[in-house]
Amino acid sequence: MIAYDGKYFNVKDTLECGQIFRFCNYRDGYLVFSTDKACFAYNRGDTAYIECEPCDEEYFRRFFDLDRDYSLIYDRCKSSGYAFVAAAARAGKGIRILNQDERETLISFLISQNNRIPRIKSIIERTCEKYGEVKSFDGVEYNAFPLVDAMPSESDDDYVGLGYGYRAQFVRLAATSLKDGTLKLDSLKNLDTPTLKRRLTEIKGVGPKVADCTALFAYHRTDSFPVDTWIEKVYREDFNGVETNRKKITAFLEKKFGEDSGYVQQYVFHYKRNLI
DNA sequence: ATCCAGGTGCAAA
DNA sequence: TTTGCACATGGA
Repeated sequence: MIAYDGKYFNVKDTLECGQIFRFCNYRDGYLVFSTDKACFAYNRGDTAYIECEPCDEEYFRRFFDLDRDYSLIYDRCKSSGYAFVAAAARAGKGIRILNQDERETLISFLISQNNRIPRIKSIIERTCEKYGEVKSFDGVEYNAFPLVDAMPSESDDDYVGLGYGYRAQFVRLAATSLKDGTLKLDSLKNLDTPTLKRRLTEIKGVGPKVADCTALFAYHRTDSFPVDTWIEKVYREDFNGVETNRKKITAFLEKKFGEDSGYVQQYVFHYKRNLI
C-alpha cells in the first residue's frame, strides 16, 4: 500500500477531471485501471492511499506522478494573474496529471473526438470487454485494455459494432500500424514536444487536440494546452479572448502558461465543467 | 425534433 | 494557409 500526503492529491478530482476514462466507484474510493493493471485509490483524512499488487506499486507511483511537488505548480497558478485560473486551481488543488500508457491514451483520445465523455467511457469499456484479457483485483473481475495483437486490424466493422461510428477507421488503422511496428509510440518519448506532436499528428484521426492530449497525458508534456470546446469557452468567457481559430488560441495559452500549460488546462477544464 | 459532443480529413478558396 | 462541411452515434 502507498500512503501519500493528500494536500495535493485528491483521487476523485484527479480521476474525474477528464484525463482518464477507465475507473469506477468502489468502497468509498475508486478502482483505477491502466493497461492490464488495477489499483484501489482513495482519500482518508489528510492522506491518499493506493492499494495494488506489490509488484505494481512502482507503476502506480509513476502513474499518479507521486515524485512531483505540486505545491509549486499550484502556487504559480494562484499568482498567474487570471482570477479564473486561481479559482480553478483552488477548487482542483488535488488534481495531478497522470502518466498514462501511450497506446491506451492515443486510442482513448482518438475515440474522444466529437464525442461525449460518458459515451467515450462506454466505447472503451466495450472494447476492453470484447478484446481485453479477463483479470481480477481484490476479487473483482475486470478487463485489461486489449493487447496490441488483440486489437482488430482487418475490418472497420469490428469497431463500428462497438459504437465507434466514423472513428472506426482511425482506430483500426492505428491498430494496424501498432501491430506491424510502423508506429512505435515508445520511440517518441525522447523527442521534443513540437516534434512529438508533429509525429503524432501524422497518425490519421490525430489532429492538434488529440496530439496535445496524448502528449500531455501519456508523455507528460505539460507545455501543451489541449483546446477543446470547454477551453474555448473559458478562453472566450473568462480570458476575454477574441480569437476563434483553435491554433491561435492554443498558441496564446501555451505561450502564456509555458511549462504549466497542462496543469492549468486540467484545473480549468474541470472547474468550468463543474460550474454548470 | 434538432442540436451537439474533450475534432479531424478533405476539398476549395 | 485558412475555411466550410461531412462524419456515426446517442442523449438532451
